[in-house]
Amino acid sequence: MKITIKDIANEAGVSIATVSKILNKKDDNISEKTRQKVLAIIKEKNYIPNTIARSLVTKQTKTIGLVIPDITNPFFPELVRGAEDCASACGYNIFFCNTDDKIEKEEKYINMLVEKMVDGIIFTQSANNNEGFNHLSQIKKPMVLIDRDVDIPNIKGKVLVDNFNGACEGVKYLIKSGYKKIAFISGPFSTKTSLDRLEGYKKALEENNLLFDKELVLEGEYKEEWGNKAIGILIRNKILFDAIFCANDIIALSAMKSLKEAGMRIPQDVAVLGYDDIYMAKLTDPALTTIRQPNYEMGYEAVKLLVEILENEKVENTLIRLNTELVIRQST
Amino acid sequence: MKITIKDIANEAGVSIATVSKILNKKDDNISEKTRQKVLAIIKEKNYIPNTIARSLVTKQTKTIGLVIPDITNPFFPELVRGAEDCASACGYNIFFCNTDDKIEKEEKYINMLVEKMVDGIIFTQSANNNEGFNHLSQIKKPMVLIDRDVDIPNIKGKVLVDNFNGACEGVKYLIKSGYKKIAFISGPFSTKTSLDRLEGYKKALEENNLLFDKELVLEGEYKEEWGNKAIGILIRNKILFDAIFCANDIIALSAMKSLKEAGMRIPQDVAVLGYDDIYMAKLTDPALTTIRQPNYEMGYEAVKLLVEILENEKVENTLIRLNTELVIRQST
DNA sequence: ATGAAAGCGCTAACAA
DNA sequence: TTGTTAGCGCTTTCAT
Repeated sequence: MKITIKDIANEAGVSIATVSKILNKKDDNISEKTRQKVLAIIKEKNYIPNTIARSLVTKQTKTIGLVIPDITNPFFPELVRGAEDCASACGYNIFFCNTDDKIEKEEKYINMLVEKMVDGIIFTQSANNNEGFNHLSQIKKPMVLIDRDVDIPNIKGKVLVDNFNGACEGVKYLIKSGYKKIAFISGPFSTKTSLDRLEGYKKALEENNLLFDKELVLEGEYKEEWGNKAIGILIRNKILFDAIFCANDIIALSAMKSLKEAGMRIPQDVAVLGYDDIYMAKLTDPALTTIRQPNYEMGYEAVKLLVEILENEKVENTLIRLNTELVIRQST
Repeated sequence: MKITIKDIANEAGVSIATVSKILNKKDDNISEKTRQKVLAIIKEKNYIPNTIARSLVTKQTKTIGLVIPDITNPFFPELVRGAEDCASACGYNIFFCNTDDKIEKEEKYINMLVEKMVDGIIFTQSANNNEGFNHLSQIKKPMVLIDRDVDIPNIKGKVLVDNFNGACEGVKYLIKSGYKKIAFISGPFSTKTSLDRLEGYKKALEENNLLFDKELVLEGEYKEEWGNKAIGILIRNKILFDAIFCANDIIALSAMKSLKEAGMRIPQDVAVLGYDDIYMAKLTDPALTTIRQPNYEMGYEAVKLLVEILENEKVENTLIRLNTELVIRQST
């Protein structure tokens, strides 16, 4: 049988109110003697307070929902880890949800989260849908957006990455290393992320007086297969290039594979620059030069921000923009 | 202001009991007319029941704790994804925890989970500690163990992988392909997992009348660096080998890197066999032959089993052993 | 310094 | 067929 605050009170010969006060450190005017006695009994009986009951009255669950597309995508584990670490440090627990970029799933999970009375939600918007936010707009829970920038009405904060400068810096490095015909194997232009990187790419060319050639820009998906396909297109269309800048590391890896299969040497014949710096980037052959996204920090900062919003109203509508870092390895 | 069951009852001109019954589909003897009316109002008011309040009385939260070492380790995302998918399908939510193989963290999280009143816990035991289960033994929540086999008193079920046969099959394949001096770059022998694989390795040798040479077995950690180190040891000690069987894919990748740096060609000079089949295995160069662990299924089956235990007492003490699958690629 | 009591939103036995 | 009521375990106000 589960032991409750009442059992403790009985055992100690005090009221449950007293026990509750001690439990919540609102024990300014509780005699040290009873405090010690109660504490001792709590320990002895191995009493664990029932958070559910507490939540019912305090209206907060110390729980936050984390909604991402897919933990299986190497981009997310670090982010999730960062979020979890911060949550744990702040005394929060995390409900974890994968939406697969599907609106129905988003909707279902958001509902579940609201039912479970989470205090707030961390949300990574699906890549696809820039329309149907109706379901999201209705939610009154504080939300902070992460990684992908979209305009949803009731957002309380955003944690984004400076994709423009990240891409720009990376491409500049490529140029400085002597590469001139740099292909950009991009993600979908329906995302701000891809658009920003494209701008960064253009800026780098411009600053170095290189002409922007739209043949060198290929729009695709943030998926492994796209790297392979893109190289196919480039080669088939006999487009000349001496370097490729990939929208993420998975694409870069699969592109590297295709490049090798086509008999090109990396980085002698063509340089490869990735984006993200996933775990595997350092283990590839050659090790991948890439623009590191601070994924762990992103997750961490997002819940930090959310907790701040939750615990002291003021900080609403904050935008945190994190910087990338160029990690130079052997593929360039 | 949050809208409650009372508001619905008022609006509909019925009692809260009636609304509750309809909500819980215990509406056998509620007239279709009131049912419709109430349902309509629920919809109109966009009423979302408060699960917290419900849990307080029903004593179940429809919530499961998932405790793993580290989501950042490529082994876990698929497992977590499987767990989450099944949970979601069964109407459960998942609290997600990373312990970093640290006992204190395990303890802290388990406590948090109990406080949050999870219905059950899915647990991957830390690699290191075969001692201090005191904290775990005290927990009365149903627990199912996953991946790593240890004997903890109050476990209600286990989902494991058949490491013996997995390793055996893999090594046999290596032998059949003509490799004779197969090094085993193992994980720590403090884990049953590693021990089982070692036995499988031995069995395969034996069945093919090859002598077991303990110089070819190196015990280390399930960490990337170990692959690199192990190759170093092998080479430094001038131990001859024409194939390596690695305890997991990360080790295999880092070993492949070292091998190449030492000027050996894969698979001509030395074959590399991994274990796990992580996402990246197919993207390496050459693509890695590996023994696929059914990680997704493992996670999925674990929560399925837990839910069964939770919802109909009978199935206690079940052991589910999943099979591996040899995935042949270009590294052998 | 301590306790009585109301109430959080809901379910479930029992009454009507 | 529907409603009344007693909790679930806790916090918090207000007395004492």
